[in-house]
Amino acid sequence: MTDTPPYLRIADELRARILDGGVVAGERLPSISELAEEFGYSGGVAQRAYGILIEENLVVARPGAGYFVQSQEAPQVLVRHQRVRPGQGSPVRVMLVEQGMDASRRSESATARADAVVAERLGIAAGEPVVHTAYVHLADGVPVQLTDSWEPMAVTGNSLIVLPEAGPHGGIGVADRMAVIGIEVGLPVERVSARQATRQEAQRLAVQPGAVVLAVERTHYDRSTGRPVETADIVLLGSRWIAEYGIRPEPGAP
Amino acid sequence: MTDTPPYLRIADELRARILDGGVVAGERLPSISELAEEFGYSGGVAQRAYGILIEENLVVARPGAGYFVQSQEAPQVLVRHQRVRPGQGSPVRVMLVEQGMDASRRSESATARADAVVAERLGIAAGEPVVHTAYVHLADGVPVQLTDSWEPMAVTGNSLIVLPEAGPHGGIGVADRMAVIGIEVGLPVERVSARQATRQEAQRLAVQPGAVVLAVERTHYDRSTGRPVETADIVLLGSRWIAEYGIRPEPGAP
DNA sequence: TCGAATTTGTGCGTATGTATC
DNA sequence: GGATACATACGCACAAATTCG
Repeated sequence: MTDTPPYLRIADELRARILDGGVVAGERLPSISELAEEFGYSGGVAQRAYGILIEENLVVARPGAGYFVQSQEAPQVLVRHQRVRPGQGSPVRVMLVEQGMDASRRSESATARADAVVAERLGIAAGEPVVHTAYVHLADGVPVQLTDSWEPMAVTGNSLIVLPEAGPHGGIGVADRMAVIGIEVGLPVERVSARQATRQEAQRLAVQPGAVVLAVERTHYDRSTGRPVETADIVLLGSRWIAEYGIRPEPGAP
Repeated sequence: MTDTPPYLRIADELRARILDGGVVAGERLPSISELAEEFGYSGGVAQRAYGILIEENLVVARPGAGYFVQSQEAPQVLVRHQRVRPGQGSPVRVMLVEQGMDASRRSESATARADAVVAERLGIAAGEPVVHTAYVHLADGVPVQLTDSWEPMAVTGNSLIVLPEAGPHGGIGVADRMAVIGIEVGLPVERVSARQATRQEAQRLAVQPGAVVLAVERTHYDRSTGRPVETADIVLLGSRWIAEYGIRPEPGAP
């Protein structure tokens, strides 16, 4: 009955050593051949055991060097439904600055024609011109979030804010930029899903393909007309981020 | 250069057959031994190819029967920040009923002592008594959502609503039940993360371990005191559900 | 600078167990 | 109950990366 296979027993053994603090973060773990000899199985068994711990984010492998205990940083909470005060920028930025980290981003804008999916989300016809901006948000130089944003040129085309990151009003966030051209946007509608990173996303985030990500589909609406004015795909590493929605009531609040 | 390994070539071949519509949803695909013979490799190769297509949700395996083309249902949007009208029940239930599906659930309640995590979320001391309820939500008999809910007995202990699913006020949802004892709760705070299903969760959801899930940590607060009155862990299958937050402004709204 | 030893990564095969028809 | 089909575990061979003398 209770014949747990060797590779699971080895994984359990190693997990216990790590969680009990027997081995510290960054420390090297036994090599495949050492484990194989210690337990009396072939290398494949030990390797599969390590595979489990890697999936659990407890261990990181460095080819040619060995297996090492992964430093366990608790996932950070990203408050998404807080009204952003003017000039603060995006939720990630707010959070990173709070944590005393260096927040920066790379971006690239280009005009394009809306594909079927984006057109549907923006309430326009497929093929209509949009401005597409691709962001990589960095924390202390490490990529932590991907954002792909689309804005219909029918909304921003004749204004100074056509390009999100350029001009006198560059880089101040969707709400503030829209305010410049007299459009008031409310809190965005966000659709959150969980999936595995695509090959491209994994590369841009510098993680292994197949890593679990939180994918957020965000849309800002013009508050008075109800028309969509911006939509974005946001990709966050699942093991590092938690998205928070809703506001905890204050004791004395109405 | 372009020596893609056999198991990938076979997967590509099968994927093409499926996406081109050569095989219809529900139809049976070649068995492992058939593929092995057709391509001239051992069974393991064909099996690994199928493993890829299963991860992509294109194929489903039925032991003893064969591999079948999975019907592609688009993930459903679960609106979570809509104020639930009294008597409607949980967001999943609302959604399933809208879709004309049969919504049911199994539940099991028990008193327990709060562990450190739950205590932290409920703002009580670890070890204090709570009522723990484990739900499995079913759509047409298929499990679609797991919910583990905890309520401090300090809040509900002396009332008729101690057990969420029993008594005169059983099964009507957190907000309505709390209203019975004079507690008004606002919209819950929800923390959303993406990860892989644990072994237990995979079993309860009847999916393969390692499936990607959306994990929601929900907490209801007493609106007047700000005190947590209920917290829950909600697990949804990532490939089937999208959680929506925020409300799209109406054209004529203030 | 180079090369040998060590270490991880990948692909594939085989034996055995279990579910279905 | 036998045949067929999928699931799991393990082992081996070779490639790629790293380390170190």
